[in-house]
Amino acid sequence: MTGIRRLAQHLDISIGTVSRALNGRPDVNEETRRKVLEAAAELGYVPNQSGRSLRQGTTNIIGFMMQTGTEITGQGDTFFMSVFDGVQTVFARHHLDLVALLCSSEEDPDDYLRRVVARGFADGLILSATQRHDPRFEFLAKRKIPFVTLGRSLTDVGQPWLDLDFEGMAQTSIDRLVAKGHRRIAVTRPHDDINLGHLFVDQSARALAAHGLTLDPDLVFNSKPNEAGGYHVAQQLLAMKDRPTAILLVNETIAIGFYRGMSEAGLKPGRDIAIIGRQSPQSHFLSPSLTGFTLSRRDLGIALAEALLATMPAFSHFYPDAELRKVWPEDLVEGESDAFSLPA
Amino acid sequence: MTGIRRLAQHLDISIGTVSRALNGRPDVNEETRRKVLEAAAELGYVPNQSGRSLRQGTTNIIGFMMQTGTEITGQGDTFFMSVFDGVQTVFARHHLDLVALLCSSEEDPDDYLRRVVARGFADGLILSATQRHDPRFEFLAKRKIPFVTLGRSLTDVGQPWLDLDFEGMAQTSIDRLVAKGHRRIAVTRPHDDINLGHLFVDQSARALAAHGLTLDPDLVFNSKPNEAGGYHVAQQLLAMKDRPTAILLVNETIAIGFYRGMSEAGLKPGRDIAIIGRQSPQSHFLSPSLTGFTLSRRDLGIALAEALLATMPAFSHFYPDAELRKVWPEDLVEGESDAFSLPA
DNA sequence: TCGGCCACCGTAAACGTTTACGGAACTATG
DNA sequence: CATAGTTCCGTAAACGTTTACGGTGGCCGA
Repeated sequence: MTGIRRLAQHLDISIGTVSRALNGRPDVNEETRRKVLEAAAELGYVPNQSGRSLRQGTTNIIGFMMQTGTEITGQGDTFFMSVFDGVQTVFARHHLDLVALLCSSEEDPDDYLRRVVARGFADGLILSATQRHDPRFEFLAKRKIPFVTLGRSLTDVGQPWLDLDFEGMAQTSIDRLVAKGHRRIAVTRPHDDINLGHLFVDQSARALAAHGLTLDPDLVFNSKPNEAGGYHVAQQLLAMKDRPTAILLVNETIAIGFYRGMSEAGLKPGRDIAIIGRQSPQSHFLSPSLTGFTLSRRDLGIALAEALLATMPAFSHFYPDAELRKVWPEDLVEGESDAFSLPA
Repeated sequence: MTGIRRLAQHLDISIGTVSRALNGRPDVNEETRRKVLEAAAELGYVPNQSGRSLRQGTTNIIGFMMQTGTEITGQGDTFFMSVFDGVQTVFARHHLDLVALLCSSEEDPDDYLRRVVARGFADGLILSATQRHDPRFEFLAKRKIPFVTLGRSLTDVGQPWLDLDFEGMAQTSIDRLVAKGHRRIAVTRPHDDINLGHLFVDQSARALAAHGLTLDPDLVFNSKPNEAGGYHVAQQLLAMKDRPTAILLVNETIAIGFYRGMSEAGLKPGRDIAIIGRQSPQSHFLSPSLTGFTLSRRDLGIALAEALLATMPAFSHFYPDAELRKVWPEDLVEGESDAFSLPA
């Protein structure tokens, strides 16, 4: 005798009543409910998830899909860990288990997702590293699996998304640098088809245009989002005969490599080249200090979780006015890396 | 009509036979098996995991438990991601799904594990951030849940473990520094009860003793395993009146903060203080280059997976001679951070 | 011809839940 | 008192698998 049946026998009650009592159904006497909960605690009863899943076709699991290769996510910093932390706190309130689905760099993300879905693994999904055109969106929409994405995409199936304000960052950065007299400004973008690269570069071009300037195609650098990528960009950039006077770094970690590349060439950020990047725990240990954008990763995670739950029928009533689509604001922390101005 | 029943009806065969055919049982005609597999592929049939789990009490999931707080795991680098990658490749061969269980920094790891186990979440577990005395071991052993740990512990319930060679690193480092004339050598250790700290510090003391030296308790620094921790250690160390001439850094990321702390004080690694640490993708961008230990994280992950499977009855025959307990060797990469020698 | 063995397959019972349905006891209403 | 309504509870059928068990037919040897 196991599980709920044992509990029922111990109480001399039917298993149906026990189940109703545990699940908070209204049609059970409060006195019996108390007894059931008490006995459950005493016997250490915990419902079998397989049985429950089988019956109601739901797993109580939410998956957060990330890529393990540093190539894509730039996990040289703790960005995703912090976001995950925020997501977790929300789901914990609803007894939903959050797991990280780490797609190996060797495996195709689409295939990986297909496997996960086929297994009926999760009730909902959080996707990151969204591409400009992302087949995963349509796949999930077709299967009617609730999901939310960290990052926009041209593919739009009506799902909620949250995203960093790459366009705002580009705009602010360009305005700031132009005001200091810079004319030749370089930008970086991820080496693959991650959507944020397009947003960032396109807006940079528009912002420059508003000042009567153009974005030189030679000054758009594809960079892997890690230290090595930044180092490589520095090498390319410093070898140019008509070197730019400023650069925007779209990712947290590449600044570290870029600094290294400059110092090896005897150059100093904020004196020889102006740099605007993104803050991270690591970047605090750069010298000269990095001028860069920052945001609360944990709050972002919380908002992600709420947006997802808002689209799941069983939970939507908890979050009637969750923000389903939001560009997350960023603050600029002024450092020394873009300190100098150019003579007029 | 859904699932296996639909498949059976489509083939005009009983569901029992279909199940046997799919699961590779011997008592089914090869011709019918072929037909079944064919039809399954055609109809896109994939077995329902809940049904299967309910019946055989197994989930086909392996959980890799990590802590999300940078406090413990020092996730400023990609160490765990790389290990995870290695683990994943092994499990994929057996159609086991690997998920990362990220315990929030707010939650007690023991409680978290209890929840995971109570839910019957996984068939096996991989534990990291093992403590000197780790209650999780006994808990899992009592429940007879197969697990393997990345890291030793004084708590020993017979489970397999793999670990980095902290004692070897301490020994090698001390010998190397003493040979260069250093007498006052500092060491770092995690700020909490992670076991590796004890292994590292104790062996450092023994190695020093072999040279007729003693480890000054004032030179043992507790450090959070991240950049800020390293920075803090530097501040403390540099403020001492009888400053050490060398230091061992047990973690990958703290070197970055330590370098920063030194440079702010106008000091240079490898000239004013000798440093031996651990290599990571980030540390390649330190200047002067870091002398440190390195290992193949991916291979470590592979070995972890094999050790776990070797203890699971259903898979053990695949890995008859897996290494169940192993101290993983590390290579020393010579850099400039411990370049100088002291006058005799 | 008959008994025994083997290869293959169908039947049905489990696994642990949830929940639709109906019934019993009680209360309120006329 | 009869009736309707309410509150609570028990019964049993699902959910989709796996697998023990038994049965059927064919083959072989005596």
